[in-house]
Amino acid sequence: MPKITLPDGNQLTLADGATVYDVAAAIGPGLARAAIGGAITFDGNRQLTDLNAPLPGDCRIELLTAKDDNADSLYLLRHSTAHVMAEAICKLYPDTQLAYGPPLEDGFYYDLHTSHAISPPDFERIEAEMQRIVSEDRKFCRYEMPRDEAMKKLEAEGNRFKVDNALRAEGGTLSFYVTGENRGQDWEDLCRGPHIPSTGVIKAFRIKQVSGSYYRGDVNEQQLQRVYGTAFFNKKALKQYEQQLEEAKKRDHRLLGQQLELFTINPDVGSGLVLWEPNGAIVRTMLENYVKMELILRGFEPVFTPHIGRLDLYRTSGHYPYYEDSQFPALYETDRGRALLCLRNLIRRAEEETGERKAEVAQQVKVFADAVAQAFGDFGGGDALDDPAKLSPVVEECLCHEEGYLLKPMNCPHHINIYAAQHRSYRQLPIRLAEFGTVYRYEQSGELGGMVRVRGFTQDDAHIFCTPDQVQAEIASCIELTQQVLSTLEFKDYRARIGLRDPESDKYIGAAELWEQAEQNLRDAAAASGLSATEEIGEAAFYGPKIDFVVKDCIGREWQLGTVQVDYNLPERFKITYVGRDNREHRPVMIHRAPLGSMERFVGILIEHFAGAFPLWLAPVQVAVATISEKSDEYAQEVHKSLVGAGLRVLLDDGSDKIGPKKHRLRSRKIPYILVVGENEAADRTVNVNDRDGASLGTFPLAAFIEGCILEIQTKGKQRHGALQEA
RNA sequence: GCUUCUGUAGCUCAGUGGUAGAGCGCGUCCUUGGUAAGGACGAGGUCAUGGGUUCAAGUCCCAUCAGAAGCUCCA
Repeated sequence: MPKITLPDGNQLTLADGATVYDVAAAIGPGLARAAIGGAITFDGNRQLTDLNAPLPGDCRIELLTAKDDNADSLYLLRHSTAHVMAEAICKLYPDTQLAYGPPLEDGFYYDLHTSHAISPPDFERIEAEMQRIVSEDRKFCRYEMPRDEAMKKLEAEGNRFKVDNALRAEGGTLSFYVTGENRGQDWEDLCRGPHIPSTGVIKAFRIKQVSGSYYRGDVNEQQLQRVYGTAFFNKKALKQYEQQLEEAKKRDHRLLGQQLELFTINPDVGSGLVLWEPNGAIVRTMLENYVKMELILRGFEPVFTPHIGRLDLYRTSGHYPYYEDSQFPALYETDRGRALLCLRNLIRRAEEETGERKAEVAQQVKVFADAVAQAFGDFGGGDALDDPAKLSPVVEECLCHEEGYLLKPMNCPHHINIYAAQHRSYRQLPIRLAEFGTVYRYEQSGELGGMVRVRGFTQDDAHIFCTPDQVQAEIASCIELTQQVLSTLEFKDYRARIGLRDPESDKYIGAAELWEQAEQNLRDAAAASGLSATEEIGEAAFYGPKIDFVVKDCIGREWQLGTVQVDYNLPERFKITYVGRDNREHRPVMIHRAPLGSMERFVGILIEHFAGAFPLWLAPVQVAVATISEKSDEYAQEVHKSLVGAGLRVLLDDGSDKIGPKKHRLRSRKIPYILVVGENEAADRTVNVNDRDGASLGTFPLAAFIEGCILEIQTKGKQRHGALQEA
């Protein structure tokens, strides 16, 4: 006789074999009709279950009903809708093989393989088929099978994805869900559940998009089609969701960047290379000035370094070997170096090719290698010339000795050399070197996007060189700075992530003990700062763990902005030292940090954050003066001159439009204050102040308005002139 | 890089194999005005680029470049 505890603390005792439904029925017939599933907490584990799932014993139960504001209910609904969509697609495209279809935060997807390339015009057909299944109001029926029997069944069906899924599933039995009561006839899917009671519960759904995805996230695996959709318990909620998406898109920094003339990207210059227009440049300059001031207050020293560096520098740091493919190609100094690089690339192609092509390219390698040896001197190819696989290490080895330059992908090696330029004593530490350093990375073409993922960007970078004792305090100070900057810019909705190394992976350099030390440094500093952060394996940099500050863009994608990274490895690689109190040489610890991350990404996110309506201190144009008619031109020019004289960024609109359209246009440029100036204002030496939302803030003496602006700018919006405050 | 989609005036977008379109913006002139759009006229195009099919291509096919969504990657 299971004893049930409800969320309100009330308890029920039901007969053995009772289900979640029986709990609902025991409470009332209304709830019994409305319930679609349950969340059972048993043995300390909370689990969502089907409505007809038997109770495991004494437990706590939350009943789930068809409500669009309950994440668990939506989870069930969307998981089930994924099944309905899968059935529809299987019917329309009979060679479909399903792989994996989970619910998401705002919908669901199903990964599948079919010979038909599903594209948006197909959505309507699929949705119509789904609607048919929903109208039939078929029950979701679960059945279980012993593992052996189930595996045989799946293997007979010939879907390797489902066989894979089953192999990874735990437990002695596997469960299937039939969409309908006629097992063997109605459509079914291997699934651990749970589901809603029947398809009729789905009141609103939409297929959103389709795209490619690699099976199990592996680039070398088969590429599947991923169909995204969403579902709700009523049509209104779906409509509201779609309207929200539309609204969010209006905040997109690519759209606003163009409308507000903040930045542009032109393929003639290069994709992923941002051209800052004057308006964007003002926002960036103001941000940089602000951060520079904060850095000086915290004991950072500005430095400058060039945009390129010797290849050897990046061989030492490890960046060149690790990230060669995502860097702009190295600038080898000699023809021999360039030739060897071509040869190396040709060898790689030969290794990738298959079949007849492979032999063909191997022959080209041989001819080319011969030519290189004759033209630029023997490189030791010898009898390896016939076999690309044997030639490969020889050429790689030769290339390692060829010198050249690299567009810098990171600032740290340059800063390390500034540190190393002097003999350092422990008395000088910490040394904090800061630079708005521009770096170049050849990001994959499919990754590029607006300002947030680009190939050339400027980091608000700094490197702290300190003793092991100082590490924690320095990290804490970096966290504090990042939080301070985010708070000044009114970011409240961000999360922190501690990125740890993945012990399984071989991409990380250095000794495990140093990694553990560094990871512990970060945890301790985060704890001391009161920063709540999630730990994520595999998110570390190759040289050290880090804390990243992550925010979402207008369509919910997460982007890393600020970062704090602890690094015991690069000091080791560059063999930098300081003399300790004991008069011996010691290895300093490095902290890499950037509170904004990159100016490009940060400003991109900032545009979306403010929807282009920047606070006064950042706004490209802070005040617009608009005349009623030519009669007040002279006074308007006086006003303009006074504002400019007070250091404000001002635009004078004395065009021939009427004040209505004039104001409309200035508002659409998101200028914080629009001053309307006519004959009345000229007579009183006042300005009529309007904000960019269209509200009239009243008429003020010019001097009072200027004073208010200056206060607002100096305090970065924390304080405003009393009269302007009301808005 | 991969899958799918997209590329027409400064911007947003129509365009059925048969002479290149609209709205907004821009320019000139008229209108001298009070808070979301006064009027007239005008300028703007190698239909992303390069091939192909066709009597004929913005439209169909291929390639390249660029953009979008997702996957993968992100020092």
